[in-house]
Amino acid sequence: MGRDPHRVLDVPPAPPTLADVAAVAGVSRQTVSNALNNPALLRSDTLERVRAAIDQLGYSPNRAARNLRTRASHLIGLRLTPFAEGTANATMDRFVHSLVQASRQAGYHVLLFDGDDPTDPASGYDELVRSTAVDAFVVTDTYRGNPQAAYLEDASVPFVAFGRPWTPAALHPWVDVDGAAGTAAATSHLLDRGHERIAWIGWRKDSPIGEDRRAGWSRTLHARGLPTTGLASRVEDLVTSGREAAGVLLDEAAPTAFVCASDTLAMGVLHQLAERGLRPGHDVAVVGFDDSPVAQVVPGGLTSVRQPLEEVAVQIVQRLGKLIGRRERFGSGALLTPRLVVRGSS
Amino acid sequence: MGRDPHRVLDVPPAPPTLADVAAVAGVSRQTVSNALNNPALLRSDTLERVRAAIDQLGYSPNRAARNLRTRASHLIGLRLTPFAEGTANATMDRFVHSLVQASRQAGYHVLLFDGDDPTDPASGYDELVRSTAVDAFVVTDTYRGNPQAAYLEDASVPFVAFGRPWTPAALHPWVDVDGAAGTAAATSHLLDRGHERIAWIGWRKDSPIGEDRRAGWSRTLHARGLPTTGLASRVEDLVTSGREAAGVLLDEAAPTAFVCASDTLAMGVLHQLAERGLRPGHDVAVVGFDDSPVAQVVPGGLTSVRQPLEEVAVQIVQRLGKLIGRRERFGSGALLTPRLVVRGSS
DNA sequence: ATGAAAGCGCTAACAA
DNA sequence: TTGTTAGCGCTTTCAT
Repeated sequence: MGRDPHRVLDVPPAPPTLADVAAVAGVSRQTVSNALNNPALLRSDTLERVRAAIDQLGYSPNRAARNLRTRASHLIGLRLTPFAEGTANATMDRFVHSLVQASRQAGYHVLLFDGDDPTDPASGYDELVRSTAVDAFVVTDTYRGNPQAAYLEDASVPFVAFGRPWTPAALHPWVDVDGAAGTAAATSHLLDRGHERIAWIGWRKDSPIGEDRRAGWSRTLHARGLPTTGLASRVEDLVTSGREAAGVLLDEAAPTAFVCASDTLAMGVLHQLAERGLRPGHDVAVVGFDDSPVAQVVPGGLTSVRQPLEEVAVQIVQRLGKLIGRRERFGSGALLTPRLVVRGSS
Repeated sequence: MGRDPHRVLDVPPAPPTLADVAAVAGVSRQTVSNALNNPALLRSDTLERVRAAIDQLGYSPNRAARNLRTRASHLIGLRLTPFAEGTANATMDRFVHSLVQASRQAGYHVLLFDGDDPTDPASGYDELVRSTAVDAFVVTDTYRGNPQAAYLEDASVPFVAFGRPWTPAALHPWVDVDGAAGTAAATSHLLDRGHERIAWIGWRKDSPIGEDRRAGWSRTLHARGLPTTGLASRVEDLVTSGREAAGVLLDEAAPTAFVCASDTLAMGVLHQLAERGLRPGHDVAVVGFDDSPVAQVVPGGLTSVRQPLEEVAVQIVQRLGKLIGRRERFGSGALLTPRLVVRGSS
């Protein structure tokens, strides 16, 4: 099996410590520490010797000890939002991937958690903060006017929001995607294709994200002197809601195209079209939002607005670095522009 | 703003320590420690006093210190597999959610990482092991005959695999889903619907998972004395591959139904049917695997085999607990049964 | 440029 | 039942 014979006793070998390395290199523990954290301080031949010893022993500094001493964990906390079945469900997965990657490059790992009590903003965060388990958080659902951000700001816990602040008074750093620019691009694209009656299916008014995305649609139509009245619908983010809304709009306003606040709603429109024997992209155009796997693999393809989540993650980690390193209390915002991915539905 | 006036100087308050609690409760530090870890040792009134002090100060034990002392991190490492665009992409996201939840209930958090070098099995794992950053790993892609598991077993690092061992000699604990049972259920379902020529679209022969799933299909057909010859295809896990395979099979073998190794391939079949004006569920039946969001929201709905990922996570965490707590080197396996979710495509 | 001493906050072992 | 002592492995003074 190629198993190291020294391990046959099932006693997991204690990993080498700084002292072990020091002994091998013939220097003091402190010099090894400096070789790791302040290599400039060492004479080059000493540094060389220490590095050889480190390689030879396969030494990595013990995290717990380093964390205790430096009061930092090099961990970034991310609370998972509940998994929603029956939706296109796109953003979180891609974002998590992007964040893990961006974090690694900055020397951080991502600690995932969830709240046992979703109604309590502090749930989950609380214990991690008090036990100094993470250096900072990424908060992803600020758009709900959510109390997490308020709680964290109040507790002086470093965090960066994915999403614009819910109130002008909030001063934390944030990164967000310009939803209005996305739906504006979608609407322009449809106008270019010759559509003039373009409907909107979005979320209820209490969703700032929904209102942002809707604004791009209405703004673009108004700029061309085209009507929006009677062409908009606000519903829950469910396939059936999108389906029903599309049905009502088709009956009452005869749109030739739909722009939707999510791929989930857009799939609802596709359902409605299928029921009526209308062909997406030929009889009626449809654009979704998020470029979910669903949009990518549905027959014909669903045109969709794709958020630059990789870039979002990079910018978030940048801000995290400033917050943690220089102990800055406040930070800047960044609004990134999404991109329209055109497929068969338009 | 409701901000605590004591914090206006921007000096984040140092969290209370064991000593602080001890002082407030009028006991020694050790007694506080016992109140936390061995409450049975304390007289009930002392315990009461200590708990009151803990609540009053909002104390949580410092993780780094506890980790250093106990040589445990209460962290479970999970390496993210690269995000595959253009596929149904279902399992990982749901599994991560389930694992986070199951872990929390066992007092663990999930640390996410990715390898900077995907070709190196140790990449990412290596440093986490040596720095004792995690107590154990969950390895998710053992089916590739993957070297991670071999590396970890060789290094005596505790881990549980989601997936059966790649070799009989492997003795690590594992949890897996009985893919053959899933495709057998799918095939039986199609037989019940009156289909007799049922085709298979799966992965290349070097994928044990693919072969497992394929076995359920062929076994079920053979049991009914029905043919499989010329009805099977092995391709890449891509929508276009599924589409092409379905085209060839329809032309050459005239199946009335398809069972697929993934929702991605099943979507490919739906593409092919759409191109030919065939209606899924009426003219030709299709069953996918994974019950991805795509299967749930595609117009008409895609019948699919759903893995019990919540249960997988629970069982994995159970085994993790044994491994970590009692330092057992080896563990048991568990094979869970998936469930067929019937939708419009069949 | 290198080394010695101290201590981060906690818990295991032992003493009282 | 409670308190005392020691030390986990590291980095931050400070001295050399």
